[in-house]
Amino acid sequence: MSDATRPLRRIEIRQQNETLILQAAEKVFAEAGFGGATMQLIADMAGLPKANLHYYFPTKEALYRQVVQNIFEIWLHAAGSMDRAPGPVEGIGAYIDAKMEISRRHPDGSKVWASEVMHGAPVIQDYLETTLRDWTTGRAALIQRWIDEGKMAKVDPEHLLYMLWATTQHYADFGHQIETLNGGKPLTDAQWRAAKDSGKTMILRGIGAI
Amino acid sequence: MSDATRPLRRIEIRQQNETLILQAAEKVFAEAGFGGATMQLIADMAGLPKANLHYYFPTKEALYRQVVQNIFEIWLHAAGSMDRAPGPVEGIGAYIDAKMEISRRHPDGSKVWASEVMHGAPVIQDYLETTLRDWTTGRAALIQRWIDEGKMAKVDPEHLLYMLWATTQHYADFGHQIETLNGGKPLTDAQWRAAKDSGKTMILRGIGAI
DNA sequence: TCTTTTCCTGACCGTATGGTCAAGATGAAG
DNA sequence: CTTCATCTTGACCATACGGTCAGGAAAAGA
Repeated sequence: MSDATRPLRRIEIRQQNETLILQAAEKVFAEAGFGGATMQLIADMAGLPKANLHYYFPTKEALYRQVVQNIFEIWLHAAGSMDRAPGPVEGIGAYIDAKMEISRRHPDGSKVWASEVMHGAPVIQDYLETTLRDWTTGRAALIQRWIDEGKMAKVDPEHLLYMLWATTQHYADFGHQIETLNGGKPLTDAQWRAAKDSGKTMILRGIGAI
Repeated sequence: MSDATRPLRRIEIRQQNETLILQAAEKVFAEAGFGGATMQLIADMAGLPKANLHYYFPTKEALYRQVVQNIFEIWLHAAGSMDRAPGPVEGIGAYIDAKMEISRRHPDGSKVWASEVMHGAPVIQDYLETTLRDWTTGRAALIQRWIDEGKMAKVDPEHLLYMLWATTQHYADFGHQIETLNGGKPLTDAQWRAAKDSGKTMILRGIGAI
């Protein structure tokens, strides 16, 4: 008997359906916002009856919360690229690369995150105040160290971080605008490379690291 | 008889109520998104009965459309600061100043705009394809001229524009995140000045203009 | 095989929402 | 003062939404 026809085991069923629902939810929340998204739409996109969604996720908010948390995980993972770097050229360069890759691979996630923050972070305020704040403080200190070591110009570390976030996430959050200005076509591989290189060059030169 | 007690004239009534409604709508749309906003909430915030909103704006979408168009007007107005500048230092510097000022004075408008674009610009797609595209093409040409004249380094003009938009609008759209990282307090005058200066310095140095 | 636990889902419910309407209030015009 | 156009608003309506539930299907365990 092949794997395709073998009846699914309990754990597999659960995992498969949860993944299916979370993927559909991320897309719908990104396209319509929390208020505009409907459980019915998510259910249709996941190919499951609506009642089944409520079996795995008790409420719309619980589902949304899980989506946002997953995005934050990805975000945090990329954040590690800045460490273990001898200086700003490697560290910030790698961070820009990682964040641009996220913007390209997970544009929906980025939009959900942006939407959540824009609306006052009703769901992940505690993350902002703990994990994100700690991360920011740590990296600001790292940047300050690089400045003290003469590896880059004297800039305000926090505003540099904001610029990094803004510039990289813009390609996901405002992807539709960029696509429209690009003649209605998505950026090609070469254009993504150009975006990445442009950003890296301008920022690294802007902080006096090259 | 004082102005305060004088009965309002027709045109005044209309103008006053429309303004009241639009201001309330901008705030509610920014806080809750189009889908999450309710006419009742906007009405309460404007201090008018809900039915009165439908007298001035036939549908929720018509009201939303007007809000978005008003923002676009402000946006376009600031866009003029880049012209009539002899070079990138003055032109781009003034543009950053103008856009940062918008982020500070009209954060709600910026959020509504961001939300609209993030959701695929269902309402203002035509603006993107006409006015915005023309503006972008024109300014990209201007930047290219500055490059050709040796006034700045050779960078991709479009990606530079994206960086300008991203960096400046970030302070409005992600204002809540920034405020949280700032100890829960809004940026002070001095901090706004520092943000502006940091951004200008990094970008102008990044494009080799200083 | 028999029992137990987990999974599935059509039908249903209360509520909130966008929008309507008709009747009254108020300012403009003659 | 009278007439007309504009403005105001409580009450109402149809719909759509998040969420519930009971009863059946299917897998796990003994």
